[in-house]
Amino acid sequence: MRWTETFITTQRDDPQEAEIPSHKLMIRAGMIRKLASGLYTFLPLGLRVLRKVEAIIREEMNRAGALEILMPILQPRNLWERSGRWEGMDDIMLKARTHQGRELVLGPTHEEVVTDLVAREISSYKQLPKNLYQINTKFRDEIRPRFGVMRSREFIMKDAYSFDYDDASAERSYQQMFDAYTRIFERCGLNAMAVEADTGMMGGNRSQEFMVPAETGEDAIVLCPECGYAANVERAGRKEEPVRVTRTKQTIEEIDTPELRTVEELAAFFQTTADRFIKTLIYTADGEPVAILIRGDRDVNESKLRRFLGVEELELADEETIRKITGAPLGFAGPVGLEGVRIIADYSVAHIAAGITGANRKDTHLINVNIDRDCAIREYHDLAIAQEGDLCPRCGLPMTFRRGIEVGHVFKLGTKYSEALSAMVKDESGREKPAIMGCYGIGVSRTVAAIIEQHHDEKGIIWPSPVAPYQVLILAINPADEAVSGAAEGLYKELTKKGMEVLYDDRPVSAGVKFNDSDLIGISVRITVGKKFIRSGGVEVKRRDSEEVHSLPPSEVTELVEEMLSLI
RNA sequence: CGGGGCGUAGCGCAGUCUGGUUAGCGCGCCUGCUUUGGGAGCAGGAGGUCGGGAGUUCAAAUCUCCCCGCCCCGACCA
Repeated sequence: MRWTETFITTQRDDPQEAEIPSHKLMIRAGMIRKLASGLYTFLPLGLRVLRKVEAIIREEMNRAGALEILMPILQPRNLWERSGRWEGMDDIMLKARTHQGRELVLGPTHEEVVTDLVAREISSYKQLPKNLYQINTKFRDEIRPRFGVMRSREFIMKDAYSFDYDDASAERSYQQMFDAYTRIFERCGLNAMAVEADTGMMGGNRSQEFMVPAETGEDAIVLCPECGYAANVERAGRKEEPVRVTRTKQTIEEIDTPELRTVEELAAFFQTTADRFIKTLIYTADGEPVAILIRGDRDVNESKLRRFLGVEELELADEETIRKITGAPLGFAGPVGLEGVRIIADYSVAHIAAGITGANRKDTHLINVNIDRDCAIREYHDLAIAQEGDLCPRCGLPMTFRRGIEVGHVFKLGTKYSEALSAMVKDESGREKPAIMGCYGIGVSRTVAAIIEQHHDEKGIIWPSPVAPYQVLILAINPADEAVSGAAEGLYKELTKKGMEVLYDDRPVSAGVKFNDSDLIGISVRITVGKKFIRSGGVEVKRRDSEEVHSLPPSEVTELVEEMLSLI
């Protein structure tokens, strides 16, 4: 492709709206343009990369035995009512309505559609296992779209769904997808890692996310450098620290704390630190109130709590409920004498000696509280968000934190959807059983952004060759000079004939502009034809990821470029 | 939804506090000439309902009110 015949508009300045490198570079390199918040057009250069990633995904999915299909984006409301997610996913679903008033959902995901399909078409265990996938646009009404295509309202996703008849087979399907994902991200040049994850709205038994470590990632990953335990912070467990505490012998005292509600305010008032406080939070779990005790310097991990309680709906109780349970307004709840509500304590409170806590009376707190002496706590559990230095739940050594970008997520769904949507198969004995499902997603457009996050420098993108929009860039310094353009044209034709994807920068602009654009769009191999060629007959070949320049006659270029591309 | 910021030419910005000729700068764009190894030079040129509406005023990019859009943090979320 000649630069003058394609549509690559680069920008010199960072766009004002972009914050992270991939977003800035995708705009500057002319890969994407914004239509509105969270909505982007892919321009030719960006689309080429997207297609490369898709091609890798297709190859690996097909190799793993998955079958490509294409499902509708618009889905009937009825299907979502049957799965029970019409309510639960209400806030992220974009909806449409036909002239007749029929309600449709712009698919945020496709479990319902694919399970319904399988329910209709498959009836015997002999037809299983099956794994169906598609690469399609998904719609999610994100509360806050951000970072360009990293989190947008409309995005390209590869989603696969496996159906098996027994646990062993389901486990194999899961493992096959896990392995395929590992290969896909590797081929995209990504250093990705699998971490334990929360199943969230998808439900199911177990899930793992594929994370690309990046400072700009939206997720926090907890890692154990010793045993390799890795988990999303939403999921991460922790081992309790064995701490010896000295109980106070002093008795509980009531202290006036007018209008002091938060731990910070109280810590300042008592001139002490947050870890002396027993924080008492009242939640409503599927309509039932529950009191959670946690040390003042810790936060409740609501995913853990939801999982522990086995409930769907979990939110902090409203003021009225708090008043009813504690007899006090918001900010003065405490475990001493608290009755008529289930109390669950995070392990962190077990160590507090002479603690401070709410007195269940307005403007009053208690001091000298010994949790074992003064409160009747029957349930202790790990309910806290993991923090730097917490101990690994597997090996007990301190864990570290990293940030990451979630590019893929694999789930063991069990029979949640197959039961709801009657995807039943007969086993050998003729009995009907729900199919065992797994689902597997890759954010394709997000993967493109993640690749840039991991592969760029101050000048621009540095594509791994398998996903580069073109493999080779030919840069003619002064194409008006016939010797230069002749040699460049010759190379362009020769390399193209060899099957390489070549972009030929034939623009009549100054050398600096071309060099800078070349670095910006990040094509793996650059061939420069300029006055050195006129002088000495040599052209220059350089990899984007290296400073080394090879000078050689045009006749030797093809071989060197082929060799280089095989290495990048 | 709460907090903060922004909206002036395609892009990046100044001007707004303290109202006052014809709204500026850099880059980009168009024409011509000269240039061509890391964002060229000279000359000429085009391009703006200053996000929108209402108001105050002799006078509004600038002050007031309402609305819209965009970005960041939080809440939330694959």
